[in-house]
Amino acid sequence: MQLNPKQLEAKNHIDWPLLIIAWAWSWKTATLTQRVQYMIEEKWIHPSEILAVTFTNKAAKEMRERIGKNLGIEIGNNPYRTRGLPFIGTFHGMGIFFLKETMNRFADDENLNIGIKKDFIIYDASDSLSIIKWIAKEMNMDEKEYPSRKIQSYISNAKSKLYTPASYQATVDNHFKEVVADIYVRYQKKLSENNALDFDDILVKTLDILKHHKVLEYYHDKYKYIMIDEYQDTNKPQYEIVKHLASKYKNLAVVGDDWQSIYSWRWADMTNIINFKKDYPNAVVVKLEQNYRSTKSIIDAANQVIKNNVNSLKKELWTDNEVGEKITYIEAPDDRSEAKIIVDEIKEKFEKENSKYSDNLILYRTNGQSRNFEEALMLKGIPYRVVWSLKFYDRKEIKDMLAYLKVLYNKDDVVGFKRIINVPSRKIGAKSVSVIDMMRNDFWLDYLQIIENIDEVDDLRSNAKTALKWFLQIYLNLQNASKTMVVSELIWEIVKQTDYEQYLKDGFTKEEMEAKLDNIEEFKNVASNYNGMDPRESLWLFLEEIALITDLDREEKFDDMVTLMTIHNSKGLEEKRVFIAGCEEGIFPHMRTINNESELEEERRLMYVAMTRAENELYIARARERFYFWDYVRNPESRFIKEIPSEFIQNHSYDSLLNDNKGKSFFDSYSPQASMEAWAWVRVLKPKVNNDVTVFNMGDKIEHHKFGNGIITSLNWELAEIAFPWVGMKKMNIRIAPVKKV
DNA sequence: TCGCTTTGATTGTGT
DNA sequence: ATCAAAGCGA
Repeated sequence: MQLNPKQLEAKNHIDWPLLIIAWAWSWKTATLTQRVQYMIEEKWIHPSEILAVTFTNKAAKEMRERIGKNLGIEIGNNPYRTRGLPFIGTFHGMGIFFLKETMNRFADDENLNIGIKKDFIIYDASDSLSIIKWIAKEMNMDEKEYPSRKIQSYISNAKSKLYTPASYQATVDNHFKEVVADIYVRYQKKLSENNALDFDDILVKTLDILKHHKVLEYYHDKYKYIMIDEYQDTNKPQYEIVKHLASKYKNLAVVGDDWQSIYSWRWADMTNIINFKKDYPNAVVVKLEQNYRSTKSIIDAANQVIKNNVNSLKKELWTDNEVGEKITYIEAPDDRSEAKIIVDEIKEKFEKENSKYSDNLILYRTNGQSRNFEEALMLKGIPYRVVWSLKFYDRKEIKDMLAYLKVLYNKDDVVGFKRIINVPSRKIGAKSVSVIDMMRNDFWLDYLQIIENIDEVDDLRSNAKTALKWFLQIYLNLQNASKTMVVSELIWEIVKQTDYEQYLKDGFTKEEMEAKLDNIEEFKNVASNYNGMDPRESLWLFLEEIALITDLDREEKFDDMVTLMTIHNSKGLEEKRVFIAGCEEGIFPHMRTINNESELEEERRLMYVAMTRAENELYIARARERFYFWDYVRNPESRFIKEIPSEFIQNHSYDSLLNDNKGKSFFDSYSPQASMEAWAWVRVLKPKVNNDVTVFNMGDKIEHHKFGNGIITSLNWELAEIAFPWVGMKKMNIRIAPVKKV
């Protein structure tokens, strides 16, 4: 495509710090891609001298493919080592690559103590949580008083602010932080004993190696041209990494838009982009402020919403495009009809306007909202795909396989050992594990060494020892296999050696078992990307992919399908028709943000991102009532809807459905109880049971699922007073209460 | 001491 | 609904 003057300026500006403010749909990606191509083809810069960092793997992959296509290069299965292509990856992918490379290249330099061995593995959030729970147990801590998740988040925050365990001490100003500081020390010790890095460590350690003069010098000369995308979402370690890498040549181009900063909860700091001019006073600033994608209505409405944010630079996205349709507002009676209305609309457009299914993007705030849509789409036989972030790798069978792979790659991975030592069950219980743990602490041996010498241990009975030897044999067999088999074959070998199929058969229903086997099969398919490599390298690359890439890159069955994802996932995407579902207080903005002004502003930026994903047609939907948290809630309309001036909005004509709900219903008569604290929305109980009231009489014995047995002491049609021996008198509506006669 | 049953928490976004 | 931790029996 032809670039406009601003885009040309961004493209042709190479040898100088450059800040590109690229607003939604300003053809940012095209500009960046052409910029790289221009550097290579016209400026004769060698591709290997260019380093491009993106925020997600999806974006990295897309850019690799686009640039590869433009340059006529086939992309191999190791994305970082494609000849003739720049390094294009995420900060985390780059960090791991640098760390491994540095450990090889500077192996002899004893000044360089990274505190980790070459075969390190990456711990995901749940692994790191396991470690914190492990520590908490050792310290006899009360989970209620010191929730491990909260501790995890504090530690992660500390790392993102570049506090070491030692320097964190100085920031302690309350008891909880004092405890965190203590755990932080132990946590880092365990990580290094397990030869593992968590996500934050990847960045922190990368920065650490760049502080070594020799290493920095090496990377300075290796990557002379640096490009950082989504710069508004960088955190402190990332910011420092960039600063170090660019400090010599300063051929640094950063791209971003503070309005699209939606990751502050991961400690992204958008002042990094706002202060770029201060960091690099001679930087050139290019603003790509023309939107080429959306209609005027959509742009103007999005501008109106984002204007409600106080903490933002005043600016306005504009477009030359036509005014277009108004935004359609769907007010559904409940969450299932919200999905049904949207799916009906998709179907209707498909049939009447010859629109493709793939023109539709359904966005929501939380992953849990996808279910209704999936059901409605399935019911209509419409092909769809859900872009999930975690779901697949969170499954038990996948985690089990992954744990086996991790301990095979890294025998120091105690978290992995603990997970698999008794899966499938080998009658190795908590006692055996704790004995091994003790031995490990006392004698500085690893798990395998202890099990190998288990006969020397007096504290265990002989059947426990037999079980451990059995496990050892399986491990050794697999370890042998891992020397010759690539990772996909190794997965099958694990299933075989552990008799995992039998384990699934015994412990689960037939359907569950088959689903789990299917998942393992799919897992193996992903692994088969690394067939034909050196076995150990294939194992590592697969582990790295699993650790960093969240969504499964699976073969799609259909070409034409509807896409569903969270708004966070949609950044950088576009579609002709976009539906933003669940626009209710408590959902979007999310309940956890409502009492915090800056978090609320981030939610609003999220709304801005969601709205600007749409090209021609934008739908905003809410449900009056929703099944959420395993209960029914009624949330008020999202404030973001109110912030869109009414001239931009047309109502969707589903009045008949709405009228159904307007008659006097249970909900209108029930007095809703406003909840306390942050639960600032209205919550109403909906009958899950519907008892026949006439069967109950005064004096009847009843059973309540929570309160146990009781006696009805008064009864006025539906309203009963019931005496429970343990909890006393309760008033309840006997029609909807979970009670039955006994 | 292990394994099954009950209880209690869990879901906000994701590298 | 689902899963991990705690509770309890063989």
